Amino acid sequence: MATIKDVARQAGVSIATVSRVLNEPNKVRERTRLRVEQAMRAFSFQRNVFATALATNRSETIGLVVPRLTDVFFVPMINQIGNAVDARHSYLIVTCSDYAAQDVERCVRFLQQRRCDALIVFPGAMTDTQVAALLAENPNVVVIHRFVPQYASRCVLVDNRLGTRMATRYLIDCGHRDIAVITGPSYNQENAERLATFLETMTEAGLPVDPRLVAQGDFLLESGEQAMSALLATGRRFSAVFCFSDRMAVGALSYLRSAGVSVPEDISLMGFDDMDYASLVFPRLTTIHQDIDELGRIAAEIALSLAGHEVPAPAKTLLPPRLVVRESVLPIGTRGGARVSDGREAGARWIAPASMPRVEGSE
Amino acid sequence: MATIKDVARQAGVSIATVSRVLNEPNKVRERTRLRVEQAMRAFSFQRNVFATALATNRSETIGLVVPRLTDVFFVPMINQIGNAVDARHSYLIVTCSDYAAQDVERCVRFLQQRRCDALIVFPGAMTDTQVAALLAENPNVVVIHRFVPQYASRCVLVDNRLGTRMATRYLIDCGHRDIAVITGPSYNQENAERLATFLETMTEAGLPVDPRLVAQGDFLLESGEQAMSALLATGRRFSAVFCFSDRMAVGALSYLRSAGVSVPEDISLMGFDDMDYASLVFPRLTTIHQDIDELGRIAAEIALSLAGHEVPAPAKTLLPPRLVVRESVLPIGTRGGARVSDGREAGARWIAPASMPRVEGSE
DNA sequence: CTGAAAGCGCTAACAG
DNA sequence: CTGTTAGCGCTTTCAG
Repeated sequence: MATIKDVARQAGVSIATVSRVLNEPNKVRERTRLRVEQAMRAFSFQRNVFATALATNRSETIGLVVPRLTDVFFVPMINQIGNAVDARHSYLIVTCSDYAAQDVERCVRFLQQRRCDALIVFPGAMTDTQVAALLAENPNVVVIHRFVPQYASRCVLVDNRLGTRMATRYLIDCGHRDIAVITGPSYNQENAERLATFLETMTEAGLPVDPRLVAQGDFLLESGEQAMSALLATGRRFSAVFCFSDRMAVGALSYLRSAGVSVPEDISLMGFDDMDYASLVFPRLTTIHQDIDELGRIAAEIALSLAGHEVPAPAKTLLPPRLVVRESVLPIGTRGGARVSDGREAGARWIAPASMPRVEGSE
Repeated sequence: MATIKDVARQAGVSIATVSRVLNEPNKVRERTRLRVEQAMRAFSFQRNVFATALATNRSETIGLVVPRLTDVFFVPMINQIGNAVDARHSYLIVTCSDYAAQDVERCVRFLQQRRCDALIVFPGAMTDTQVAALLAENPNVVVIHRFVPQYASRCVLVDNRLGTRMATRYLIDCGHRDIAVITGPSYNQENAERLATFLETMTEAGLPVDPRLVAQGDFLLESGEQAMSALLATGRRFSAVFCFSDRMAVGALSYLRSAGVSVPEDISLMGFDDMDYASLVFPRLTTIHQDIDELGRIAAEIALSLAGHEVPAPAKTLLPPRLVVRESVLPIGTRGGARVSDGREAGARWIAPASMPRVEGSE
């Protein structure tokens, strides 16, 4: 592969001149520039990025850490960040870390080692304290889906509490009083916020939550099936289930279908996230929409500005969620026939069958 | 950030020795090695990858080119490749190219510029000739989902023709005779193969295909809705539709639902790909499974061996597809009532409604 | 087993 | 406007 030396010789100039036409072409006389460019073409010259990075100690690269690549949740975000970075002629390196704090930290190290100009990290299971430390030690890091007051300008997230409140209120406003919930994993901070806000909102409405109606999942589809099975097994009646992720809602839906319980006639189902497939399943999922694209765009802008690019400051870093009403939640008493749930036979009817059918193809 | 110079001074050795403990630790006396390692820890030394790459002209990096990041089709593959590359202590850089040949080529250039040790590329809309040229010019490239005889060992793909044949035969064996098809975009080579094989298989079975029953889509969901609408609008009767992608099948399904046509009772639907959501929709999709994970794994192995790693040679690079029978295809005559399609009223009944409802949330 | 020294390809003062 | 030159941090002979 040709180097600037070859090009310089060919064009009859010094390597400094070649470097100039590469970096500040207007500082070189047009005639020589043309000559150099022609020589470059002749050799189909490609600048060695490692040499450049070594000399400048910059890489024109933004690093991204996500815990899971197969998660449909991250994909649109990655895409959005990629576009934004691309538009500034920078490059994106994506690493996939898993959820544990040390895995995330390993990825951060890896990216810093590659001299990324800035990093965007999704902190997985890191505690708030760990995230704060991360932000303190790495001034070029922006964090997604977590809020650390001291570094507010480097945190971008959607308003998790507000979203939870909207969903809960909607269920209550639809007349539901016995609302079950399928949560995410306990180590997850967002999940903790959601659960707290859910309980809070219920309490405000004078609706105490029966502990039997709180089932834990891990945000993934299969855990939704299992949790729903557990919920039915308690025998405690409920008319609606609030799932803290669409994936778990789909799992729950699948379980209910196999158990002969119809949604939303027998049980209403509320999701969270508004993934692509929320509108593909039947019935289509009523859920909380999070503007993941916007999230990615804003995170990328902050990162690019940290990297020294001239980028307009983002208007806000706390995005509003949106309630998307589709078909999986029904106001209570709306169902066609006489079988408006009175809760008596419910416990008996919703016993889980002995063998729980699995949905194939799920993660 | 500390350099080997700092470490060397601290440990009282030369930089060459430090370099050795980094690369061939067994060639240095244990005592000095220990001293050096301690110095490294003291500075929390991180080797500068750019300097290394510049000196060695290797990057320990595998590059990947996919046309679209948001496509659920590529995600598991990326993940799989990432794991394989990781296991060999190499790194993966993913670029997203779009489908046009020149976009793919731009990405290849980008990655070669980063001195990737090997590349895995999904050639999008490139012609077979272009792919052949790509393979000829870049001996470190492996290609996914395309076959070039001269470079067979660098092509990994699932048997597209066989998959198509299996799907078509299954529909025929179920008694369907009037089978419509929703194809992918015409520039796509795989699509061309599928269409040819479909027609071939039909002809072999003595079932001529009415041109009105061939509708073109682009593999994405919305095109499935549109194509299905077009199909119904022809007035030509058919009992089954073979969609060349699951996404289009889901789109078709959604359209049929809104048009009051039930699947599979009125029309059977066959997909292709077996995406995650094939088993999430209702009815669950009967489709052709492609082992994308395996595809990714094998591609990664070939790439790694091209990159000079010791990797077991993959057993085969042409993977077998698998027919997954679920619920969206029904043997003809199986439906409950008397309304076994006789084709008379069909044309009238399946007229598309004036306003075509859209599925939200799709790309 | 260890050190000296010459690069790898490019950038960035500094002179001219 | 252009050329000279000294690095950037690491690898890799070649001596010792």
